Amino acid sequence: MTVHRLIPKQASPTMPAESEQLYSIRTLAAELNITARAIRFYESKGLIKPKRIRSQRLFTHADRARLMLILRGKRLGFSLAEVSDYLDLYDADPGQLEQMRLLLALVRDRITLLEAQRRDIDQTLDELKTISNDVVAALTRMNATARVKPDDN
Amino acid sequence: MTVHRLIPKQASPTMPAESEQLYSIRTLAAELNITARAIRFYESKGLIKPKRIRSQRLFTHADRARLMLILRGKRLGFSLAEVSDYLDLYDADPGQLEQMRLLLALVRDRITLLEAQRRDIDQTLDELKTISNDVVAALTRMNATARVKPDDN
DNA sequence: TTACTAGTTGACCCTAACGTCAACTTGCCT
DNA sequence: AGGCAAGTTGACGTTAGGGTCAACTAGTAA
Repeated sequence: MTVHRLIPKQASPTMPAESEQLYSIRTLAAELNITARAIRFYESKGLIKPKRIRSQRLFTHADRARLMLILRGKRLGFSLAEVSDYLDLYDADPGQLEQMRLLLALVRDRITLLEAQRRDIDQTLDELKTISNDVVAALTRMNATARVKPDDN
Repeated sequence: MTVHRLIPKQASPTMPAESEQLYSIRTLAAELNITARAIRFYESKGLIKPKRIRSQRLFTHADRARLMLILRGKRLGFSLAEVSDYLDLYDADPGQLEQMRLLLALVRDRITLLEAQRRDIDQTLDELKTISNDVVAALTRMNATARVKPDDN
């Protein structure tokens, strides 16, 4: 159906230019380096809710941004369920007082967790750089025929 | 069999005190907050190779340290296979030149990867702290009966 | 009209990382 | 001798996160 033909790419005069860009599933998948299947899977899990036009998904900027958050969450080792909770933090309804308190607690938990993870990373980086330095030292000590560059770690 | 009875806890006069501490599988599991099953699983995957005494596993300091590396790797979102590669970096034989070059490349890749992950985390932390601040602001604005502490993020 | 290209929903398949028995051995305690 | 606690292997189950068809629909191009 080639969605981008049905939907004009240029801005309509009545809408702000920002909300114009719509993506087909393949396009978006390609842009984000994932498969269409993955996107459908995330939708089936309720992580995104793209618009439909006659059964076909249409992705907006917001959907794209949300997907990027999902992918970052995954890169950080979170499960989709955790990412889902995380996304809820973003669009929590600021209506109820109790809900806000809960939200705050969740956000703070998550912050604590990520800070711990950051420490893990820093520690690992230190170790790896030590190894790297040792290896470089060993290599130069071998003063082999081909040279290694002992520049950056 | 209660291993810690078979093996005396106090230092033998012939051995350095460092290598004395031996752990049974349950003990170690409890200490590391994982299950014995997990440890056996890691062994089955070749990530650790504890000594055996009549079919029973005995874990040394080194095994324990290795396990901690495994767990940290997992916390950082690496698969066991990746962690396995990672562990190889630690005890790579510094004999062959080509092996060393390879090792160096691997280490550098891993460093690049972790630095990217660190940036992901920092960005996420920024966002979460923004949310946190917004929520705190909203809560104080509501000047509810119960007070929230807008101290740390 | 025919053919092609994108898209859709199921259904089933697959790997990783363990959990959960089950059946069996072994040392320790009484 | 009997029983418990802790260990072992092996088999099977489970959940997450998709991959891989299969069968079908709907525009579009020739």
